[in-house]
Parts: sequence; structure tokens; C-alpha cells
Amino acid sequence: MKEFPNKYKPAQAESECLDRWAKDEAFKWDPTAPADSDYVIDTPPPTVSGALHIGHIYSYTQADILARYFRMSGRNVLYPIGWDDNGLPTERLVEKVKKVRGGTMAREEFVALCREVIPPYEQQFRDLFGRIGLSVDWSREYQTISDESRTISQMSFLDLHEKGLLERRLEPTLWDPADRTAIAQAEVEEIEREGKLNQIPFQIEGGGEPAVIATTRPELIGGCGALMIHPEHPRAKELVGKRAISPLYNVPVPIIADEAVDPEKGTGIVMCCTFGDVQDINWFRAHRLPLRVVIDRAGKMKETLEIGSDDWPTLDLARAQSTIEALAGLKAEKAKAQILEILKDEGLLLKQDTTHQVVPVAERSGAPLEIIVTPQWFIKTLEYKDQILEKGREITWRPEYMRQRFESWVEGLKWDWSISRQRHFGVPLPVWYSKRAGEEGRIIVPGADELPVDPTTDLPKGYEAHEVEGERDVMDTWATSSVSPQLNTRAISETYAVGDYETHKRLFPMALRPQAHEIIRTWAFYTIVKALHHERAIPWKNIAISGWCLASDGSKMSKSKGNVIDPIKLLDEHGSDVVRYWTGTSRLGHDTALSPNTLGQGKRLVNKLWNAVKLAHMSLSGTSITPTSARADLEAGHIVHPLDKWLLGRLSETVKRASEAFEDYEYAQALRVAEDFFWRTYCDNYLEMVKHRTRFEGEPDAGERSALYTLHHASVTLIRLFAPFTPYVTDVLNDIMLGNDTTDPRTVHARGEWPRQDDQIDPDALRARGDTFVAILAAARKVKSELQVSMRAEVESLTISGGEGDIETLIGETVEDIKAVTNARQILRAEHAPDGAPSALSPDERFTVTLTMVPAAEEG
RNA sequence: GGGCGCGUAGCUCAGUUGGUUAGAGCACUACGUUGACAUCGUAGGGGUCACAAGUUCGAAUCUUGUCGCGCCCA
Repeated sequence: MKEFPNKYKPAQAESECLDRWAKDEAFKWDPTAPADSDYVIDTPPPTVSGALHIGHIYSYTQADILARYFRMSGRNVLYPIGWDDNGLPTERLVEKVKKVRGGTMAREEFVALCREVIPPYEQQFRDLFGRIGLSVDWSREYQTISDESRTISQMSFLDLHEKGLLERRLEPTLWDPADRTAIAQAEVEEIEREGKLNQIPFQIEGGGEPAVIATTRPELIGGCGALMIHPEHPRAKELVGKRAISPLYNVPVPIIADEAVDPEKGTGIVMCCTFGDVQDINWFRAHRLPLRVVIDRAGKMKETLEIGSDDWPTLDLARAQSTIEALAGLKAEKAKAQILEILKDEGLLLKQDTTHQVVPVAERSGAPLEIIVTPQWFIKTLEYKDQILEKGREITWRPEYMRQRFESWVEGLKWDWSISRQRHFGVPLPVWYSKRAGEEGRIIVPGADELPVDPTTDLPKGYEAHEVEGERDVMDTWATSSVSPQLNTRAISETYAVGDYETHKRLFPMALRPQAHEIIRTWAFYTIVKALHHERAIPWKNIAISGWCLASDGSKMSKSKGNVIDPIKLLDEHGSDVVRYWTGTSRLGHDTALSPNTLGQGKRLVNKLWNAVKLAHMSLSGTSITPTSARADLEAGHIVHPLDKWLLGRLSETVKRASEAFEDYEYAQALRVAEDFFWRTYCDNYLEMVKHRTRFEGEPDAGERSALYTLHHASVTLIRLFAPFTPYVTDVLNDIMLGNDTTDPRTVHARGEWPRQDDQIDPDALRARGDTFVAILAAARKVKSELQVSMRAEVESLTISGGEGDIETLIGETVEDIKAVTNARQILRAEHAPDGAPSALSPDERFTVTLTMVPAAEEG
């Protein structure tokens, strides 16, 4: 037997375990095991450009708790890890750190900067994830920008392109003027703010009362292509069919009736510009309105407009030109102020109401979005909504109500998924455009064997440099991270595979996607879209959604509030086991406040577990028992004492309940069950009952041997019940329990280490006998507590009175144990409680326990 | 505005198909150093389960409504 250190030292345990797990490659997936034992986890590769956050610990640890359980329970767990290290978020970090603008630098130079800046940030994540004990297979670590990841992402592109699910279109697109790139709907955030609703008159061609429109974006008047009016509007009959003249530009535009106009809002007449919002696009298409772009890619008013042409006539060109000049180069917000000034001066601002408006902004830059017509690559989603929803329903959501978020997102989709970004650092779109005579503009894609390609430097087969133009755009970061399952199976389809397609078929769909709820509309959604489009499949059978970590007062952690807790400091202060315990107490989907109480509770548990095993170890060291399993040792006659059988029965029940909870992904329930048994049944009662049988000289008798077997089985089983939550202390304890002479120093976290139900004994074994014993003990404690004497105070006689006749049977074989625990000289049975001595009713109210104390003077 | 979740002890939370007297930890009170643990133990006080109505022999649990908090989507 090994030495038992007096105290548990978390820092030392963590570094020892991490070294050992790494050396033994303890968490490697075994490709030779039968496929039906596979349990594959699609771990989200975190964006390494974000700050380390306590939410990372929270969410990833909850996944690890499940991973450790499933592995211990016998599954062949494949638990990969990767880092998302490219795309817009990464570029923004590099721009901030290096104080540069990607858009104004040479591509190669900027990419080189990115490759220089990112590694230390990635290392921070690697360190943190290692330290919290993620049992990932580090040999499979990947980066989303690596050659292989680029190859697989480009394969995804080629597969979708081939299937007609991905195409290049010139159309109105969501545009972030700050980062100067197209973005997708998922990257839009809607902020609420106060705005001004301006009433502006349009003269009617041929005279008459002007049509007064209401708009929050007067700077777009130049882009007006029509006025829209609800058919039920009082002036509809009079106006529809006539033309209105836009102020300042004097462009005649048709007045069109459309039910989409809100008659309650503003004046009930609005202008349709190209483009102010999604409604404008609908009208533009429905009524075939002219495209009149007034804002450029930087979000500034264009210097020149095609105004005065046939498509864009004006009744007063000089007037239009002077308006264009007055606004040229101004950002939208400034142009708005400027044009309002002009309108006001000319008496054309009839009314200005303060209004509450919802402004779409780019999630990353915070800039108000524009809708600009540019050529972009789109993955078709709108016409597949039903199929996407269908796939969502084939996946088990944990908790189930989180699917609601997914469904409402899919139902609200208004845009196909634009995956092209006008940026530098990302996976290149594998496309060239031909300049060869006769096929100008033809799209050329590489073959699978040519990947990865960079079309800005590589050439398609059979073409020379002057014959093609390589695509300069890169992929949306989600376009690459949404193939995280395929990055691990190393194949998109039978045609597009880097590795062996059989492996892909074996591992996909995966068992589990763990992630937090704020990325349902991105990560979960996009991954489901890709799996549907590539193979008409679901990517995973289960999706487990973790909640958010809140500050201890229940508010959101944020830099602006200054209540952000540094995860490293938290781990330094409490140790990983304790922090993991905290994450294990809250259920999937539930937000949880970072609670000092709960951390304290974890600390107490780790300490208590250490000491409980230490106590068992003290008795076991130096003895020569050879335990196998509880059931076998019972059947072999090694375990004979009724209280031992009772304890192991209760333990067996605990194992069963914890296993069932884990199978339901209710790890917090499993923890609660294990903790309750450990603290109340095992420590508070059983260990007190058994102590007297562990203090023997020489060779143990049958009852004492029975105690040793029981202490062994209880210890190793408890270590396993807590192992998924507190991996370090349990592995150190397991190592000590194994002793020196083992030839197979397996970690307690190895596959198959979870207690097997077959090895347990009957959960109901001697339940009544043990429970009666506990009730007697509780009553005796109550008496002593009321007498304000020590629990060790000597008792002349303990009398059990009342109750049914079966109490005799129940206590029969345990009289010596009752004497030992209560420190009583004799145990008596009586019909009525003796007079004049302190007594207490048992908690189950079946009987009374009376203590006749030994006078203090006689004690000794 | 639509949807989802949550309101249980001073605090953080359990309470899984409706079923004795609603639980745990912390905090509080009193006591006890007992051969693993004072990072401990024992005993105790503390709740109209947000509110209201309904279904039922029986409701924290089911239904409806109201109020409050949070989130998602418009």
C-alpha cells in the first residue's frame, strides 16, 4: 500500500495527473474497438481571439463531465479539440493588437501578422482547457486554418457548389461598412434607440396636395424609386398611378399601392429606396423598381450618381447635382444631419417626431448596417427551412425547450447564408473566374486532389495567369467551423474525403454536440445546414445546451460592469476539482450564478472524500484481503455483517440512480445522489458504525474482515462516482488505493471504470435493519445533544421501548455495534420507557430511546 | 408585439409522470474536540412553494389568468 499524504494538495495533484494522462494517452479513441461502442463528441472549437472567460470553464467542463462518465461507463469516447483561429473575429483582434487596418494593408503582410499574433492566444486556451481537466484526445488537436482544415472546408464548398446549393449572386446583401464586408443574418444584432421620424413632402406631378412621407433615413431620398401607400389609405385612390417628385433631387417616382405599408405608422406613406431595409428589397423585386445606390461600401454617400440618365431621370439636374455635392463622402449619420438641415432651410421638413427604433448593427463592429448590392456566395437556406426544421426535430435537445430557439431562428430567416467575406485571413473560396475569350466570367473550381488552393496565387489546371482572375474573398469563419464534425471524420462525402470514408461513416452522425445557448443560431444552425446539404443527415444525435455563468449577484458578467472574474485566478484560488464541482451542480440549460457557497461546498466535499478514503486506507493498509467485487465477496462469504450488507445495498442503489441520471445527461442529479449517500449514509453513519470493527490487534475475525472488504468496496466505488466531477482528487485517491504492487496503473477515468451494476449487491439488502440502526443512533444522539454531553459520554444502559416486536429481530445481530457507537454498556428492550431518564423519539417515531448515563465520576 | 425559461427558507438551489409532516448546503442559535476530517460533528429555529381562480379525495407539481425577472425572435 502507498503512503497516504495527510492533506490533499490540488496544485501538485493537477500537475501529476496531467503529466500521467498525457504520458499514457489516457483519453485516446480506440479505432480497433467495436463501432457500436463509439461515443463521438463534436466539441466546438473556440474562437481563440476571444478573451478567456469563465463561461469557457463552465460550458466545456459540463461537456467533460459527460465525456468522462460515458468513457467510464464503457463507451469508446472520441473527444476531439480544435481552435478556430481565423476569420473576422481573429482579424479584429490582430487589428487591435497591432494597431493596423487589414483593409489598407497588403494581404500577405496582414496574413503574416495574423499568424504571428495568434499562437500565444491559442496557447492560453490550450493551457486553460488542459488545466480544467478536459479529457480530450490531444493527439487530434486541430486548427480551422490548417492545410487539412482548409482542404475539408473547400471540399464542403465544392460539394455544395456541385449540388447547386451554393451559388454566386449579385444582389442586395447585408453589409458592415466598418469592416467593409458582407455579413450573414446571424451576425446582425438589433439595438434599440431613439430616432427621429421625419415628415417630408413629395410634390405630385401635375399638381395637387403633396404626398407626405415619413422616414427615419432621409439621407436615402436620392435612392428613392417609388412611394408606397396602403390601398386603404384615404389618399390612395387619388394618388396611386400618379408620380411624385422627390425633393432636392427632383426625380419623378411612381406611387404604388401595397398592403405591406403600415397605415398606422407615420403618415401611412413611405418611400422605397435601394435599400433601407428588407421590405425595400421585397418592393424592389415585386414592383421591378430601378436600382439607385447612393451609399458606397464604406457607408459613405457616393461622390457621383448616374442621375440624369434614362433610368434615373431628374426634372432639375443642377439641383440634383448640388445635393449630391453637399452630401458627397459623408457617412450616413452625418449625411442624415446635413440633409435634414437643407430640408429644414427649404421648409421641407414638415414635422419631426421622436420615435423608438430598432437599428440593425453588425454584431462584431457595432456599425449600423447597410444593404448594398454586391456579388456574394450564398448557401441556400430559405428554400430548405422545412427540411432544416425537420433535422432539428431528429436531434434530441437537452434540455428539450432549447429547440424552440432553433426553430424560431429558422422560421425567422430572411436571407440565404452569405459565406463570402471581403477580408484577408480565412479559408479562400476555391474559385477562379475565366478571362479566356468566349468564356468570360465562367466559374472555374479545382478538383478535390488539388486542394487546398489559394486562387490568388494558384492557377486552375490548363489556365495561365492572364486567363483567370482568382477569387479574393475568404470564407465566413462559420463556414469552416460548421464542418467541425467533418474536420474530425476527415471527409465531407464519399467523393470529398481526405481520410478513409469508412471512418466518416462510422463516426458520423456524432453522439453529442455540447455548446452554449448564444450560438444556437450560428454554430448549431450552420452545422445542421451543412449536414443536411452534404449528406441529408443530422450532424449529431444529441445537443446539450449549457447555460451562462452569471456574476454572484445573478447579473450578467461584462467588462463594462467590471464584474468579470478571471478564470485563471478562480482556478488558482480554488483548484480545478472545486471549480468543476461548481459547474457540475447546475443543470444543462440553466444559467448559474458564480456562488462562493457552492465553491465552499465543493471544497468541503473534496476534503471529506480525501479523509473518508484515508480512514478506510488506515484500516486496510497492512492487511492482506484480496477484494474482487462486492457481489463476489458477498457470495464468497467475505462480507457477512448485516450493516456491511446494508451499506453496500444502499451504495448499489446510489450507483444505479447516478447511472440513470447520467444516461439522461442529468449529471447534476447524479452528483446530488452521490453526495447525499456519501455524506449522510456513509460518513455520518456507516463510518461511525464500523469504526469499532476496524480496531483489532493481530488477525481480523470474520466481522472485522467483513468491515475491511466493505470499506474497500465503498471507497473505490465512491471514488468512481465522483470521478467525472473531481477528476484530480479521485485519480490520486484511486492511485493510492491501488497500491504499489499493481501492474496496471490505470487511471480511474479509463474506459469501463464506472461501477458495474452486476458487481453490486441487492439494493434492498437488509434495508430495514440498517435504517433501524440509524434511527436508534439518531435518537441516542438527540438525547446526548440535549444533555449537552459529548457523543462519547458513557451510557450505563440504552433502552429501546415501544415499537413493533420486529425491532428485536432488526437489532438482534447488531447489539455489539449499537453498544460501540453509542458507548453503552448494555442495550435493553422494554415495553415502556423507564421513568426519570432522558429519552428521545426515533425520527421515524416508531420507538423511544432512553439513556441512563454513567455518572461522570465513574467514567473511565 | 410573439415565444421560451424562471419566481420554493435570509442566500444559492433540489424537488422526474399529482400522493404522508416541502428538502440540501451556506448563514443563524445552542452544544460537542469523538482515534478520517474543526475544510468536522450533533441538535435546533426558519417557508401561505410570486399572486388569484379552477380541475382533483389530494396541487410546489396540472389548467387559466395576473404580476415580477431573464433570455430568444420581431
